Amino acid sequence: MSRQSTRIDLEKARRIQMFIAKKVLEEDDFDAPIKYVGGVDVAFKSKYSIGAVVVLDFEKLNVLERKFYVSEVNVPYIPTYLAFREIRVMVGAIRKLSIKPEIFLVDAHGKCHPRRAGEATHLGVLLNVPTIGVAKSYLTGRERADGFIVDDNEVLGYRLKPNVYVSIGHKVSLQTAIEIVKKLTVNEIPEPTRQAHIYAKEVKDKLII
DNA sequence: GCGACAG
DNA sequence: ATCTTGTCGC
Repeated sequence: MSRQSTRIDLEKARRIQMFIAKKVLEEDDFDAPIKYVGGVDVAFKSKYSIGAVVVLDFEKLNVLERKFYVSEVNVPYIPTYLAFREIRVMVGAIRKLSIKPEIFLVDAHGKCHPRRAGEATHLGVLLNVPTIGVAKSYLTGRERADGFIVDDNEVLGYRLKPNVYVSIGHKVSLQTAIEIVKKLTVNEIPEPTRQAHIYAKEVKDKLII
């Protein structure tokens, strides 16, 4: 017997996200000054997902280490439940790192999520590491004239550029997260996630399936 | 019921 | 995200 997708229990997944959201620490809790920063992304090829993580020197922005982890995926993409499809390979790749970054930038929203538990937050709470969500498009909330994304009188994130949405993941304040992302930006997309994306595609293209 | 919807 | 050819521009 075969199945293309294992449908997840959305009710259960929603409860997990609500639990994750309660665990989030919205204050800076990492060693400063930051020396190493991680970037995380995921690519797909046929029925496999490739988690990729890179570690950059926070000041020089050069890549110091790169790791990947491949796994079969059966979970479909369902808006607001992205983490249940991608987080496994993200964790797999991060566990292979020898350098431990003070903080990670994740290619997805964090708190800027209907239940305040986007993938960046999910990953941070799960691994108990500081994370920042860096998404490339809109998911939820209303954009104020000053660029902040709000919902129910709560600030969820900030639109730094047309295609760069910043929100906290875990163990960092939004203000600090924005400062960090700005400092890591030389191109349109901040270096950590940009490099992670490049590496994910590199691995994907070399992958023989 | 309708529209919106990260990667 | 992935599938894809040619095409525009620095």
